[in-house]
Amino acid sequence: MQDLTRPILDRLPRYYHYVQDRLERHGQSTLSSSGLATMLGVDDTLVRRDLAAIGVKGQPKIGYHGEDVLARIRAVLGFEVENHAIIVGAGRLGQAIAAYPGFQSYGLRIVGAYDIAPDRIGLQVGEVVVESVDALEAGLATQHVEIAILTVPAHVVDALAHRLVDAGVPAFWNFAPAHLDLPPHVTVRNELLSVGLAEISYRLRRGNTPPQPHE
Amino acid sequence: MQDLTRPILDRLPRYYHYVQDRLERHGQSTLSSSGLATMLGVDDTLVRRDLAAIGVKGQPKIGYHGEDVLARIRAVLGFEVENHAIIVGAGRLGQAIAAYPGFQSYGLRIVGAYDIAPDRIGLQVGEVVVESVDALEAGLATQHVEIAILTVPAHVVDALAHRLVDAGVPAFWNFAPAHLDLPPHVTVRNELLSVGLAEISYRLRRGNTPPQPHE
DNA sequence: TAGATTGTTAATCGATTAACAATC
DNA sequence: TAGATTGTTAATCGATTAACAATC
Repeated sequence: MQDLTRPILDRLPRYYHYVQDRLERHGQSTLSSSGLATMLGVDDTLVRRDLAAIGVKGQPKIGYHGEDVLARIRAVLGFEVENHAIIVGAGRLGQAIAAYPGFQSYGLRIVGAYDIAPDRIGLQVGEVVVESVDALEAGLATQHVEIAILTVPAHVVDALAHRLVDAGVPAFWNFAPAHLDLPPHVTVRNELLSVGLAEISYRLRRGNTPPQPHE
Repeated sequence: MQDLTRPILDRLPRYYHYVQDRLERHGQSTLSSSGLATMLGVDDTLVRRDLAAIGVKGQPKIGYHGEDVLARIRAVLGFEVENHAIIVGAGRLGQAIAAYPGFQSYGLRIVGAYDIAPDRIGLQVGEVVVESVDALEAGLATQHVEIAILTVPAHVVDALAHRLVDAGVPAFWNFAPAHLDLPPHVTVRNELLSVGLAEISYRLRRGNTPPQPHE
């Protein structure tokens, strides 16, 4: 299969949630591309193209089997493979992400949590106990960790991330309000929640010109 | 000024954080487009184009004044105008968002919090006290609310959002793992954190082909 | 003046959509 | 057979980049 580009990677989880909902809550086992499309506000050709790209086959006159769609999305996105992650910065956001519904079933397994504040050390977060950041390297030496989820203040995230790169962590999910720029061999996703606020704030003032594709 | 498209709305907050950091932590008052570009992993022409689009003027041989850039981004995104928001679902994620660094200075003001769980009602979240969702309509009648931040379970978000639309809320920031589809006159941003996990999970398995633009 | 940088027009590239063929 | 839907090729559109002019 061809490498998937950003736009399609952005849509696949949206399809996934929608199909899951139709299947579980409405008992609808087959779906049409146009149904999916109108719900998500995209063109139905795009849906068919996306599904073809990940190897889902539909049936003319019937549509797509929901189970097929879910299975292929899970396979393509790697949800069947378990990824070990640590939370660095065990505040409310870190805890919320650790507990976000569905993440466990997407292969995310939190195997550690670290914080610098003495009053947070020892706290139970999900299945793990918060340790001191001083113990970071020692912890990483005993455990395979694929993803570091960074929920620390912006001014410490850069130094911290480089420390984790040195310790061999291959992927970073950064929620600090700062752009994290790391060597090309590591994977970084800068989540930056303020992007969402910026878009809403902008549209509110402009009378909501929504990003309806090509209209 | 022309309407800004999604891609540029996505980059502006990134520029903003970076410039703020250079200004405050490194005392660097002017910046070059190429400096910004390499840091954020985009082309320097794109940076100049973006800054021109929001009306920032640079000086040949000097670069851009950081303060100008910040001021224009704030003005364009509407950060100078206060937006009143309520949090619906006062769990960890809701609380974390209410307290996210910088949001206050971006014009976001949390004026209410609601939850259905009796043991959360009465809790202090930031400056507000959590009320029962039963009091939602009554609360909205006494207070101007522009944004509803939804941090509720996926299976209740749709009904809840329609209730809020009926009560006149014009914008929604949805963090529930479900796509929210509302009438065209309201602004919706579906945050869907699983998109981030999906991208990281995918890249980890494919040896990290990063989204370096056009390479 | 030479050099560094911004500003802008034209070219390219990639993503989306339109049109239509294929299938059940 | 007619109709509904998927699948795919070609056209379009928009975003990015390359090339270069302008400026200090």
